[in-house]
Amino acid sequence: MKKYSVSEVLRGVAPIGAEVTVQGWVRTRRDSGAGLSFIALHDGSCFATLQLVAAAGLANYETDVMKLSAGCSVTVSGQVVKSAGKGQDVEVTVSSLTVVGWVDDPETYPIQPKPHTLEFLREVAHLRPRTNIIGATMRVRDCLAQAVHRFFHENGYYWIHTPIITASDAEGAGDMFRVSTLDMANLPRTEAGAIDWDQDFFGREARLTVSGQLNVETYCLALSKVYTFGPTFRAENSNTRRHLAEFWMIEPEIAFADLAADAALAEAFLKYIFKAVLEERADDLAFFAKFVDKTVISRLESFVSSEFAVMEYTDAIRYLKDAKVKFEFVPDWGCDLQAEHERYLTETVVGRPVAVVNYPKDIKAFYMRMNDDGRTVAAMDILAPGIGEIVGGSQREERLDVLDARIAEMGLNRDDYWWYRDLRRYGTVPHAGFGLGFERAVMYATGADNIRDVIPFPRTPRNAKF
RNA sequence: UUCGGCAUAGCUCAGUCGGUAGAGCAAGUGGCUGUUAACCACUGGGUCGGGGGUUCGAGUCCCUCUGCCGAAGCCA
Repeated sequence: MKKYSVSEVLRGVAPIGAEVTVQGWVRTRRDSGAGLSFIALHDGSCFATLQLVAAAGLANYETDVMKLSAGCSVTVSGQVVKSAGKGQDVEVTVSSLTVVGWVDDPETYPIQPKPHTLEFLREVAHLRPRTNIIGATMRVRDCLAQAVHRFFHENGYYWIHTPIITASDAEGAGDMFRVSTLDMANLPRTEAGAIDWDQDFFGREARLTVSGQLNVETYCLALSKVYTFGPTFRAENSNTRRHLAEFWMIEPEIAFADLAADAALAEAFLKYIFKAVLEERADDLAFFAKFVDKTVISRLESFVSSEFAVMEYTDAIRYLKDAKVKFEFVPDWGCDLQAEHERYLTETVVGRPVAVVNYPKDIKAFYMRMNDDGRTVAAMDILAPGIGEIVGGSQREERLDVLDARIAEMGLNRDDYWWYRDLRRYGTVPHAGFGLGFERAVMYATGADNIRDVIPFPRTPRNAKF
């Protein structure tokens, strides 16, 4: 008997009357009257469960079927039939049921057929994928990840695997995790008493990357259209619902391009991946809309159908100063936009996603391209209703003399950037790119309000248990 | 890291004025002729996060530690 997924049976891939085998985990069992049990089976292939109808005539009805509890794994063969009950179109009349794995001590099985708090589910991260909400989230996460690669592939971009381990001091953004094979209880010392990194694995200090951007720029200046999509690490002791110590980042980089091209790319990209979720994961989105965030579907539909606005930072500050509402932080030219400012701009001023461009140079990174006014750089943040900043990007400084001046101005060590500077010495071109925290996108698409619930195994300060 | 909140049954929670522990769900047993996170009845289930203190007596008050959550900072 051919095996089908729950999704295939429900979608009619196995037609009415077909004999099928399905395998999965029991979510609930209901017994009705003398001699009929209804089993809700899930296998992760879609949101819905498949109803199995087991009659008392089965040889192992009393010994097995009547003992099934949530979480038991089973292999079931039977016939696909039109359901005699309400609530589902098709179901499977069981001809044989084999218990593959029992749940010992059902009372302590953490995943009960009832709502759990997300905080509790984080404590059982190894079992939470069996819940509706985590299963749905991870299907959406996969859908987004596949769409990311599909978008770039269809548009001629190459996926560059930038390194996880880096010996570069130049990445800048935040505290880094150290990578070392030295014996920490007995560190080798130089004559001067410092730790002798020359004896470490790489012969120098090494850390986990906080961004693939600088590395991917090198491939951009050869393959023209490239992107990275991989894990990044921040050792910041930040404990918020929006931060992880290990998260995935998407960073495209385009050659012969300016900030406008960068913004256009971000718009096409974001619309593409969210459209994919709307088209491919309607079942999971319906669940989120019902139980997590009522606006999630309309928000995504509005996002993919609206034309993004573009707004100068200087104008944004003026809008904020003229705003009738009172902000906790007073907006002022030269200050970074606070979350409350970003929400106001995108939700109240323009009412759709907006790219805010050309920020003061003093609040942005050294590699961002200096504008002709000498006081702003070609940076952009894309703000979206309901979330605020979703993408940050910039045109990169391609002029060696200007780059060197910026490095000096910010007190950085020019020698640390020798290979980055080489890109400006040998065939430099204008180029631009942006970064998107992948989990932020998953949060936006699912309505989740804690980032720990959109990654399989969250890594946060004092938490790496699983 | 700073500020605030929380910690009681497998889960979600109640517990009044300090007087010796409760409910719903889950689990177990039985019932019900097609159920929809079924329904009905009964049963079992607790070192009240750890440590210390006040008190005749602490789930309850105080101190401390740990963990979790939220906001801020930082950022993606």
